[in-house]
Amino acid sequence: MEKNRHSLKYIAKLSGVSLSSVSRALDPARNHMVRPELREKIRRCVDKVNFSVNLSARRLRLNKAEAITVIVYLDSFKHKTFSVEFASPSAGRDDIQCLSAAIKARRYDMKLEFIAPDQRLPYHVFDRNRTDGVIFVSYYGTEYVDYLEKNKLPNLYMSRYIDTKRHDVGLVGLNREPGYRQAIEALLKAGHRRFAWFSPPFQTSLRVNIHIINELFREYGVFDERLFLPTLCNYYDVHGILKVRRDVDAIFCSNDVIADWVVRELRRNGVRVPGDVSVVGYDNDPAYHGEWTNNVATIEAPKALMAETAVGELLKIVNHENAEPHPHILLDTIFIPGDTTFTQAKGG
Amino acid sequence: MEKNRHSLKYIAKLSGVSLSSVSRALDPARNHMVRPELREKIRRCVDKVNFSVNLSARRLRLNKAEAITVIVYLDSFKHKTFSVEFASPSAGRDDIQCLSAAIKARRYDMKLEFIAPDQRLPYHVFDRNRTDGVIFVSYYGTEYVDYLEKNKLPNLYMSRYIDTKRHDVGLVGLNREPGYRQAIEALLKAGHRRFAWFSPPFQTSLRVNIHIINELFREYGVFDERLFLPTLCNYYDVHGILKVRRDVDAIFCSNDVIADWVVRELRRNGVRVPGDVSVVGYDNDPAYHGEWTNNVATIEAPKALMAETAVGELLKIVNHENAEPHPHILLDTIFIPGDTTFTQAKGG
DNA sequence: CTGAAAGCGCTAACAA
DNA sequence: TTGTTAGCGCTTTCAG
Repeated sequence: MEKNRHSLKYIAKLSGVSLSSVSRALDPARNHMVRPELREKIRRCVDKVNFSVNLSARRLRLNKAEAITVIVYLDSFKHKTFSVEFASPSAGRDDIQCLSAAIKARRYDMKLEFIAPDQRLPYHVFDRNRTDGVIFVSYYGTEYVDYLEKNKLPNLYMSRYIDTKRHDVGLVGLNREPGYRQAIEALLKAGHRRFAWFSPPFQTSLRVNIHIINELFREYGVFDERLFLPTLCNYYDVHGILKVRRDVDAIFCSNDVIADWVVRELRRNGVRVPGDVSVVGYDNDPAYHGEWTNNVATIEAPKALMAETAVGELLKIVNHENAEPHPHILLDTIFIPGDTTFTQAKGG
Repeated sequence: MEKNRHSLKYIAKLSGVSLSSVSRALDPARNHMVRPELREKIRRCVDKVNFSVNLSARRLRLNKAEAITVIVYLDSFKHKTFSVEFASPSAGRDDIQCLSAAIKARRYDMKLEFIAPDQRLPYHVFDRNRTDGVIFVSYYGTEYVDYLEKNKLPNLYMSRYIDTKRHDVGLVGLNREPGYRQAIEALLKAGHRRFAWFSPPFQTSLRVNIHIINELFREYGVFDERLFLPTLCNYYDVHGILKVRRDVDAIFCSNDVIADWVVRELRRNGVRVPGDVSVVGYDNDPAYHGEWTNNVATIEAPKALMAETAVGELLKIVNHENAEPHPHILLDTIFIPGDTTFTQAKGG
């Protein structure tokens, strides 16, 4: 008797109703079928014994895994042209964390798979009774897609850096332009005229940002070839550039890490930030915001929203609520003013 | 018919044996009960249709979740005395990845829970039918332990930084001394005599290393108060110290990030590494080893082994194979020579 | 060593 | 709106 505390049957007995009423009362999708008073009574019994449904039984019955597989690509940070001091300290955990939260909110499990550049996943990972769908994170390869499509396993790519033009796969990506546009307009309004761009040399992930900034700078008439510098390989390059250049009043950096270095270097050289120069980063990296940080202004990539969107879209496909098996969704970036610009938030 | 491809029943029919023989043949723990030829026949059918057992059904039947909950503490990197440039680029993902691999190897699921400093987890996370045990990662609090013990949910702390003296909880930790000892002996053998220690100021996680190094330096007669510097707050401190000090021939750093900075600063100042000075880090951080890196010598914390040990010990408790509900296991660190010392590997 | 059958806890179809 | 019941796929007796 006591061993069966944790079952619908036990709760049913406890509250004097039938097993199925309890089942209905506990499922948000079906609890409207139960009279409110009854629901309340059941709820009390459930709380009393701290009951929660047996997911294995539920999933067996529903023939659903209620699990989403998240495949994380193990980028090794080891690029000739990208020193580790420019790598975000939150990189790699942020996405996992946001996806974990989004998946949990849907009452699904997250199955995490890490995959190294040269490694192949075993196919049982994609077994229909182990997972309902797959989200690829910061991964650009398509070697699994054919298999997934053949087995009708819903899948989606989610990345802040993926090429937004690709339509061969489902995609939740980022439209970087709005945030940059807001930032440029805000800085112009604040009187800035000499705009610089700092980033490491071309990389897949950066090409898009560089391209966008290039076009926007030209559109707003602030492009200056001498100040457009996608050449920073490491800290010493930042140091060198800032020692030399004085003819700048607004610096855009390709991420918050670089922006923070720039701010610190400028201040050490007696340049006031934002008094003399404004600095804007990219990513809204938690490590550079809040107490004991420089609170750099930044362009936010809405990571939590991206994760929620990716999970939502995937589950739409899973539950056949979606006509479009390959959604193509781009979320807008937003300019987040910080303590390194004089500008005001422009809403959004 | 075709819809039931993926069941023991189907495989049984396919291979002309009974359902239970298939069940036995597929479970490594029970397949000795099946005649080898039969096993082989079954295996072929299984492979042909890419069958894998329905875990929900298995788990329902076994009344086990076959899941381990991993609770990751969200340390925010935001300490007055610890700049982000000293944070490991792999931090936070390494442990998750190793645990994921170790758990997967046991055919369990990993349930990941992130927990912020001020946040409390809902108790259904610890429900017996959702998880078989809990591993706390880099977490020192004990607010859940009472609840877990009361509900007889096996749990364990795993951390490279946890106080190895605490016996109030199960623990898989690190015995840092062996690696340091190996390193010191190797450097002494190579003729070094003036040993320095570089680290950020006292933090819980560093106190132990500082203490150990202090004692070992004294034991080996290489302690010099002027070279013992647990005062590095950021890159500029490294820069400043190295500009001034010339009377050093071996530098121990509290992690690989700092070691890498030290190596780069020394070389920029014309000091040869390891020619004039040897540098040793700590953590065997993948970001600082291999191609395009400085390949710093380091003290390895055996992360994969720690994860495997933690999972193994936890499952021993889960499966009642263990008399000791609170294991206390410390794994040895190992000195890994790199390109920043002249020493030889000492095996292990 | 192999097979038949019970039953884990749940949801949904059906009956009331 | 509520209750009864079949059966999801599996493991484990128990019988042969």
